[in-house]
Amino acid sequence: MGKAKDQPRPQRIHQAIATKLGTAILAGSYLPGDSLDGEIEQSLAMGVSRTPYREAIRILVSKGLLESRPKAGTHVTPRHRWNLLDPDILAWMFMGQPDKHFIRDLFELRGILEPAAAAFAAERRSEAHLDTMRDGLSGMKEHGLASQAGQEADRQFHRAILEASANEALASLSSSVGAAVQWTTHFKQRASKSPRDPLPEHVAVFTAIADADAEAARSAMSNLLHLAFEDMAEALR
Amino acid sequence: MGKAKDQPRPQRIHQAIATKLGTAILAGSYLPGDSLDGEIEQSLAMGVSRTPYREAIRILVSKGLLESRPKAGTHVTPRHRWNLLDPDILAWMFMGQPDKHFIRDLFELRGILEPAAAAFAAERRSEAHLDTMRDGLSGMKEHGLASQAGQEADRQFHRAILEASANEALASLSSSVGAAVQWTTHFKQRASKSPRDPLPEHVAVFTAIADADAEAARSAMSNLLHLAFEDMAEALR
DNA sequence: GATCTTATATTTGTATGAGTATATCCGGAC
DNA sequence: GTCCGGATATACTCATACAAATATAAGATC
Repeated sequence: MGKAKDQPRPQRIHQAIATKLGTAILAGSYLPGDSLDGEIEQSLAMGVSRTPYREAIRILVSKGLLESRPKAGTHVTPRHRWNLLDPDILAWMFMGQPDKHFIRDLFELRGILEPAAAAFAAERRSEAHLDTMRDGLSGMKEHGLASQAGQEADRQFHRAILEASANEALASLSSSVGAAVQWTTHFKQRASKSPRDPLPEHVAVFTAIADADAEAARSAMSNLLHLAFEDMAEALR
Repeated sequence: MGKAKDQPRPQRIHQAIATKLGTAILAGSYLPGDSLDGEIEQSLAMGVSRTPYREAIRILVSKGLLESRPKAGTHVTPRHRWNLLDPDILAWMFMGQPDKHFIRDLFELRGILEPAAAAFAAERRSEAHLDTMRDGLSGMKEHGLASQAGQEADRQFHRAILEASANEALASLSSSVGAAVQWTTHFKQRASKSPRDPLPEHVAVFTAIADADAEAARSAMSNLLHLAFEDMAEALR
């Protein structure tokens, strides 16, 4: 058990095309209102049959990126209809050059959600949640934030807090928050060779939650985010 | 212009099936881990071809409800992987008997998001946003919250605030918040014949935003939500 | 001349059947 | 008991044909 079996499952065609088109749209290669040409041409151009191409289109439609009607064709929808917090969409965004404004927005959202989540977590967390947080912290300490493993541990810590808030609506935002966390460390690493160690703030949050002190947890998390934002700020402007 | 042409576009088969299966899953007719039987049987049983059935499955997979692999079949995923804030999923939930716990969670999320959004809106709103809010308020006053039109006006008011926060990540949660608003009034109407008029609180929020007073907007919104929660509370337990 | 109605052409949507690829399952070898 | 390998069920892809719907343009009506 615990064997990290990362067999890279062969990507299905429909998934591959959805990813390809999704990243292109989010990168701005297609603008809202633009029209993709017909299924037959597109699928032929990509060397696949219409079946998986159409399935890819359905995926993008279901995430609000496209709309398609007979005779009218398939068009990119206005940006305000995109499900920007959908996990796939965030992942696709992360593949390209992310939009600075949106990262700021996402970070602002973190600033709203996570302190509140930490407060709830302090009141509602179980022992299992605390264990997961501990695992995350030790992972961060062991691997450091320069490594993949360390960043994953960081996300695990934040995810555990959202789950410990015992609120499904909050918890389902964990992947969105995770994406924000990822970008944060990304920019932080890029901005400085020897970035400040963020472990102390994280430990402070954990301690407050373990002590079941809601207000302490809230302000500790606010502090963590404030520091993280400062680390990231210069890269963002 | 302004002609409300609501030609009810004929529902496509794939969309109909996605809705059917989606509502069934959210209603608990299929439990996590359950396996749908094969494409051929299912599509035959529904009297449609495999093409739209498969497209429906793709939609549900893209929202995290299902996963499918050759030989293994198509299974309902564990609930924590569902994109619960996806607009379609919320709509599907609303079609059945909503889960009381989740409504509480959603309302709690509103309590976190909307005061913060109101504060941002007070600092960043444009004249156009204020106009939209005014429209919403007058719509609520004119039609009352018992009518469809009045409830739509209510949602419009709250949506305008999220949009005025000038934060795309927040704005993309407007449909989720809208669903919570909808449920709120739903339960409130059900609980009492002559429910309290919520207009004063709404006006107070609007005034604070129009005055560009962020802290006043935040507390006015908190107050609004507190009152709304009280109205709804008994129906929820 | 403007507006409603009617064709028509284009594009997506659905049907069907064959064939491929992949993961699970099971049996056998070590 | 563990590991390897083939049989098998299942989703996945392909190809083609047909149906439905709708934007556009042509025509009829006022």
